[in-house]
Amino acid sequence: MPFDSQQFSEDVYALVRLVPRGRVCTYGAVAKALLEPSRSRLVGWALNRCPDDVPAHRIVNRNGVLTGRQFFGGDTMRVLLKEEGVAVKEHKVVDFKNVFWSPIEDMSCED
DNA sequence: TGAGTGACTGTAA
DNA sequence: CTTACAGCCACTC
Repeated sequence: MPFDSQQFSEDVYALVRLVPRGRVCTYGAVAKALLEPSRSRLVGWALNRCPDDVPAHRIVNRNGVLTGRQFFGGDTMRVLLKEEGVAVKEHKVVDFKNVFWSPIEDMSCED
């Protein structure tokens, strides 16, 4: 079946909603969890148009940088993470490796 | 129709 | 962790 970017976006939203509070995830981890590791860019593209019920502020790039903060406006993204217990320095997650959450880990019993 | 753009990543050093 | 290079693909003009 052909690749459906619309469906891909829906899958991205569904998976991002699974990210636990106080944790963050990366575009690549999401893409990999959706079995599309090379389409990490589309994850960011999808989150740009995500509905309000998607915790997109929990998604950062591989360096732990809040690259999407400019789309939230002001320091909204940093504040949201802080409220969840994620320390952020300027525009980077503090001890990123420690707060990183892999969706694949949570899928161990899926399917 | 084609060049430019972007909330990116893996690998190597 | 950072920096540099190459690959990636939907969207815009």
